[in-house]
Amino acid sequence: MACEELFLRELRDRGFRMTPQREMVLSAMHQMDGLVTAEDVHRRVQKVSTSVDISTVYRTLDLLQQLELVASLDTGGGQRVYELRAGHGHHAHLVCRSCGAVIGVEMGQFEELAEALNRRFGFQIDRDNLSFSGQCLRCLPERP
Amino acid sequence: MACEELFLRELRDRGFRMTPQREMVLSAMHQMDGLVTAEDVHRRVQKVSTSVDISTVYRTLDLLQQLELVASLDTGGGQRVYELRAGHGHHAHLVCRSCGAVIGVEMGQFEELAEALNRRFGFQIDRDNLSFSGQCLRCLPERP
DNA sequence: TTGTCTGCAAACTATTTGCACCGAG
DNA sequence: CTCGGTGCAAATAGTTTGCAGACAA
Repeated sequence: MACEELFLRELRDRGFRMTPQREMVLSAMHQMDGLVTAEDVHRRVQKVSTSVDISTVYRTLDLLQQLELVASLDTGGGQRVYELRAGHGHHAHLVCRSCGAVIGVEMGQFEELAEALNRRFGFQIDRDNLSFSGQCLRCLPERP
Repeated sequence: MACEELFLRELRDRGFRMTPQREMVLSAMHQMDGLVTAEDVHRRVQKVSTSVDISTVYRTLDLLQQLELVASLDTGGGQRVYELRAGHGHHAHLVCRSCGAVIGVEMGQFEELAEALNRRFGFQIDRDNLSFSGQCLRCLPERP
């Protein structure tokens, strides 16, 4: 899997080491492929090795973020969610405040906005961490 | 002050009571007028009455949010910030992930985007809770 | 009087950290 | 062999909650 090789190379390049735990975390992310919490990852990893600690999962997810293999997102529910960045490019998230659903949206829609904010305020939006709170179709109050 | 009267009326209408603590919290918000943490409010309130507890401040800020007199925003630093909504209309926040600075931006810029997301995904952005993570001018790495 | 509100203290919860041992390179 | 990584346990920190007494209406 290209992603694992990339991981290994990036690790080596920066003087980090490859360990079974790190492989397991990356593998778990692949198996679940979507938005997951650290606890989700931990549970999945424990199916393979019960002794892996949640703190190791947190440390590894941090590492994967530094290597830009994983992005994370604060959904406001106090619990951060992580997402594999393999393949798919930048995209924003629409987070429903009622049901917690998350809709992924291609960044194209926001490029113009991002540039306008940059021009006017010198502010550079994080394209990897762009999210909007609101309500999805199902949770919107009925229109009379 | 119009805001206090509004507060009192809304409270009564919904069966809540006016208390010195609630007055003090609202007053503190006015005195500081900007983005403040629960602890900021607490400190300010304690200048008037040392015995007021931080849990009361949290409860009151929640209440003020329900009554739409106050909006809150998660800056990602683990600490929520609150803002008086008196007067100023909807606006978005640009949150610098490096220095924590917050820039307020009029919503006008986002109306088009908000409508596009609504049309395409049926998603209704929270106009009171719109924030973007990124980096401000001062924190951007120098361009070579 | 009545039932809401408060202060206090303790609980919560996601995440982080210190440390001694383990094991990848 | 070395020193980065790990599991364990404990600490953190912001926020929330249970409860008995205080007080607004």
